[in-house]
Amino acid sequence: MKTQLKKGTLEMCVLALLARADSYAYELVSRLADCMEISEGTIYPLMRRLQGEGWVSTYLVESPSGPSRKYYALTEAGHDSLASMQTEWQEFVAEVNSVLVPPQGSAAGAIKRDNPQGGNK
Amino acid sequence: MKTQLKKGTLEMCVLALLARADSYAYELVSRLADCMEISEGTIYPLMRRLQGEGWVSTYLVESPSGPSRKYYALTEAGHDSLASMQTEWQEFVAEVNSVLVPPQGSAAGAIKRDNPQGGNK
DNA sequence: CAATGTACCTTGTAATGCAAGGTATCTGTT
DNA sequence: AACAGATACCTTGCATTACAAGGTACATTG
Repeated sequence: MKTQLKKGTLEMCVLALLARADSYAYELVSRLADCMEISEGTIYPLMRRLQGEGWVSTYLVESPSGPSRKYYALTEAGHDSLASMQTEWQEFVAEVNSVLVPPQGSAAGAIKRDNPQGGNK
Repeated sequence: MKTQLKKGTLEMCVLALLARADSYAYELVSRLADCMEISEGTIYPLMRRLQGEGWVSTYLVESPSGPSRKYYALTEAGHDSLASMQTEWQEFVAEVNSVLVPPQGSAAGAIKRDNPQGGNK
């Protein structure tokens, strides 16, 4: 189920990380691994999408020990989109939470079970 | 983007609504419309999935003015799954929020922008 | 009868995760 | 030199789950 939860959030998370510091894709994978995971098969098409939207720009930097690194930087439009996405996310979370049942402890006497007629199919 | 955010949450939201009161599918659509939307094309395959998992049971009730209604009730396993999903959801929300940048007002001086080398591709 | 509302349902499509496969560049070892 | 390992990039096929659109069936009303 976690995979489905992630859908719709990873673009925003990547933009948020880039708002803190420019990164190359491979590094983003490890930076995100601290709290949630994104696979390499996901990050590259995702970065291509973000670039296609004009939310990130890129530049190449020689690596100290390996192939060059393609860094991504947030554009002004990227900042705007991130802010917009975060607002949408917070609203979405509030919506979902308004549907959920309170935790077990406090729900014992508060939940009203109702059914139009007893019995099963 | 909202559509993608919903993925992974609708099953849980439906289970949560059923925890409050049994419902038929068409009614669930309108009950959920209060805070988020789920289309009819979604609800029926979703209910079939929940039933396949043994999380809901069904029974038929004559409608006062129309075709019969197929009510869904949460099973014990459904209750357990709902609790488990809600825990996962809360953890997921915390994970995402830990990645996001604070709101604009307080972030003005706290965000440290870092890039390994200036310039664009 | 037709129109409308209710209730059920399926199907094709779009989008976005993941796993697995691949290429290229550097460093170290044999 | 060749090879192995790490780094960094990338693509492709697949699975999953939303949505829109299409459809059927039942009751009521005009």
